[in-house]
Amino acid sequence: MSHTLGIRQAQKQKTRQALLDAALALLEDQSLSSLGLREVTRAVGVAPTAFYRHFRSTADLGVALVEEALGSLHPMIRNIVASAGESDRRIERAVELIADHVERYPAHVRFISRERHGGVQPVRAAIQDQLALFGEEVKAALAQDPVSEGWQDDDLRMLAHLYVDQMLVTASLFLEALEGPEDARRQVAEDAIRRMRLITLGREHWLD
Amino acid sequence: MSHTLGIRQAQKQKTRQALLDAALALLEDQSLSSLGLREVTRAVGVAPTAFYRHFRSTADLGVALVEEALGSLHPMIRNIVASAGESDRRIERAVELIADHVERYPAHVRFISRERHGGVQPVRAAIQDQLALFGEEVKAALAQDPVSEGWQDDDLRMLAHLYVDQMLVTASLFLEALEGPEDARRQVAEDAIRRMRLITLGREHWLD
DNA sequence: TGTACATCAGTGAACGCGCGTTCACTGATGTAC
DNA sequence: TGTACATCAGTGAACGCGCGTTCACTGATGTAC
Repeated sequence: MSHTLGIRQAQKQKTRQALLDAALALLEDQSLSSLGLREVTRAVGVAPTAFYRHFRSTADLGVALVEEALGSLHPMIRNIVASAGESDRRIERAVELIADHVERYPAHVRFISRERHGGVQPVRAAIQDQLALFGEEVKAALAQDPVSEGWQDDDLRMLAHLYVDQMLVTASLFLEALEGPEDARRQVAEDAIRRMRLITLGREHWLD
Repeated sequence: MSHTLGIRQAQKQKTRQALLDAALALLEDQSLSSLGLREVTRAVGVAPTAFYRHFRSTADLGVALVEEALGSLHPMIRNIVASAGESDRRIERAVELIADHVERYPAHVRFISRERHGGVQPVRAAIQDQLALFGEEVKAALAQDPVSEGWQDDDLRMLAHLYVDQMLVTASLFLEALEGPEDARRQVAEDAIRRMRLITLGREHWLD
């Protein structure tokens, strides 16, 4: 008795995903705020009215994209946070993971970076909510670390947010360097590592 | 023989400024990517065609807004960079200056934060260019500081960019807290100070 | 397994509307003498 | 100072076009018996 969803529902899911994919592609060189419903359906090859079977509006579709994009980010954050080893090596590993993620999901990274401060309120709110969750998660992980012994809650929260922020900044810089020469990406990686090292140093001397 | 610009040119400047102001106001809840030319002229009370006497397109107007917005930021950066005194006091002063700037020019801050990664390429490029200049300036100032003795050029550049970035992040957080209670703004200020302290600590131990 | 009915994802025509852009214009301002 | 002509910021009508949304529909899929 396998639960294979039914032909109708499966097809519906497929169309919905096609709409999301098309929208994400169209958002490479515009903001969600100017994305048209007809534009999206045209790209997929369905009637404009089909859009309403899946989303109330492009803003609604945007919120769905937030879940998709930040959903793919979640496992990566867990990976980084859980990774063990000596400090410098951990930093290098984290930056590599970010670079890989940007290379695999450039459109997701662009979408989040663009709409984080974009013109569509519900989407902005959805992103902030997800990032706040990430922050909590990172903070909980930091609290486990012996380095954090004696830290105040506020200070841990600040550090966690700083890490999440750096991750997004770094991803955004990798994205800009994606089209350019390999050298540009190497520069971004080196700079990201430098930033992380400085933050780590500050962390180690916080309680001096 | 005072040079009073002539009635015609003065009036033209006035209309141009009115267009810029109206656009900035309209961009409170949308992205430049979806801003319409007719929308702007309607807000000012001139014919749609008058727009073309001043700008080729809304993207062109956007580039002009970048100059205006980051022009107002420039003196503030100089102030922060030039400010003297003991480290903790300097940080507090810098955060205050940022808070004041956001309170005085909220629309400018929103515009830059939104369009920095927004969907209009020429505007994005103009912002990156200006921020790169800010980075250079901060880097030059840092190089003067005795704390920077023995620092490599790459490391100075990294730190300068980190400072510029933190300034924008902090401004953006103040902006979000603008509508809320005073307590929210105080929290943002405290958090910003914490971040700056951590970065300063990292800076002091960079060469250990 | 077969039949009769219900559901519902996607269709296609139609709507009113605001968009960006063109064009020839007007009339106040500027300039030359 | 006055006159005759040039400039040019802003106008207003007109255009073709694509937009979001409504509506009644179709026909494949699902369900009950």
